[in-house]
Amino acid sequence: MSSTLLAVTEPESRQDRKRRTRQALLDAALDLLADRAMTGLSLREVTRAAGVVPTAFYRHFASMDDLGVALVEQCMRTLRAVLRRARRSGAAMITDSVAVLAEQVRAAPAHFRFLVRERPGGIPAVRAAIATELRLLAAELATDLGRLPVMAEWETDDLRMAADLMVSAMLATVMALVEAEEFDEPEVVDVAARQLRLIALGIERWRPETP
Amino acid sequence: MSSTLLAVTEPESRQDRKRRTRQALLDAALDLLADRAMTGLSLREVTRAAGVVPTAFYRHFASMDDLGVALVEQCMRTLRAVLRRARRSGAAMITDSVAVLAEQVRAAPAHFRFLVRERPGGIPAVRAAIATELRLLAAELATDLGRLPVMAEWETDDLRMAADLMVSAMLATVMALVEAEEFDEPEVVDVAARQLRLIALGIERWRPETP
DNA sequence: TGTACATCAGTGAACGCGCGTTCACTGATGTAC
DNA sequence: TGTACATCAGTGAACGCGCGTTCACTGATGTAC
Repeated sequence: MSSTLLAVTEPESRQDRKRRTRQALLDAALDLLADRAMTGLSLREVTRAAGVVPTAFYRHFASMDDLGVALVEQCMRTLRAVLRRARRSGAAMITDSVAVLAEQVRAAPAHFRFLVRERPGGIPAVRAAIATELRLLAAELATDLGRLPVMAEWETDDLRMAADLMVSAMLATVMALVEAEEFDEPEVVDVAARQLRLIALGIERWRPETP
Repeated sequence: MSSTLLAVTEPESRQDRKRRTRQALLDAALDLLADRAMTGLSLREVTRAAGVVPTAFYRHFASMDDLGVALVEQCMRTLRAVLRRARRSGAAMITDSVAVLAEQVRAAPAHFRFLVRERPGGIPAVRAAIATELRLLAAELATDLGRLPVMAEWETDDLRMAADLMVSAMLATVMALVEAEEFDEPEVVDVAARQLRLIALGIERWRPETP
């Protein structure tokens, strides 16, 4: 509601409009990627779905690859939110962490599907962007793990190794969740939680190898 | 060498020729997939690379999707060879298992790249075929694990869970190996071996949860 | 506040290209007698 | 063994289509005075 009596719509600046169109292109692309990989997506399809003319695309992105990299940033923000939320709810609670993950995947499946599908996908720039982001995520997780009492004495190297394993397991779970029918989601969540528990048991017993 | 004195080349049956062309199409496709995903591969490119006219394609496959499914079978044969070889060299030796994996990936990188790239990829039929094959592979591995003394008393369900985790870790390793430059392959192998060791420690400690 | 000019997000026509698929065909291989 | 016919892997021309990208443009928004 505006503070004036007259229902005057706020004038939208040119910059605002441009931002909206850009987002419409990103949203349209993500929508179309529900059943396709980026390689099979055409510039014209995206602009058609976004409601602009093909040439307008170039006002926002240099190429489809460029749009792909922008999508990586957007989707990684969603994935990082999982870690942040899980951390806040207490990282020790494995069941809760997996529940948070499942909940976020359910809330924005397109974001997660994009990441797992394009991670090994056919577009080098997108693949590289996702790899970089996941490396950062794993490094962050390694730092978190190092703060746990049980891992306080671990070598940086081993923290990283454990974090990588957990990220691999998480991504496999995301893939399963994204493909899963609604009714077998609980099974996927249960398996993922037991896998994390198995890893946690391994961590408790871990002693660095003597060289 | 022929047993006759004259160097008569064996006449090739029509069936043999057909089989050769079919294999040429599969090989050409796999070659082109070095830097592309299946979605971005055209029928005409494949026939061009295989040295036949586009329409000849239809003598062998109903569609590119169909060729994709055939590639899954071929590449999975290579992956199953890893398990068979690792089993033969003694499954308990984690370091050996990872070495076998790395060796096979080095020997036929295109096969492994295809599997990890198309597993979450954009072609439903191919995705489904890979999912089915990997499910079989994990089931087989679960059976193997159940024969180990340390896991003899495990529930089927937990065996499956552990096998799934190991397959996830293996596929993540394959992805890393396929992307890795030659000089950092040892690092990837080392990390993978430590991850398996971590999982093995977890297995030793595992007790089924009380419901 | 009013005017003149600059900017620039989005338009619409046009281009050349590679695509998947159709069709009627060729000619070597295979089979029946 | 020889002949007549059937099969069928691979050919080559043709089609209509959607593609990415170019270009000159329009007209609303923004800026300078």
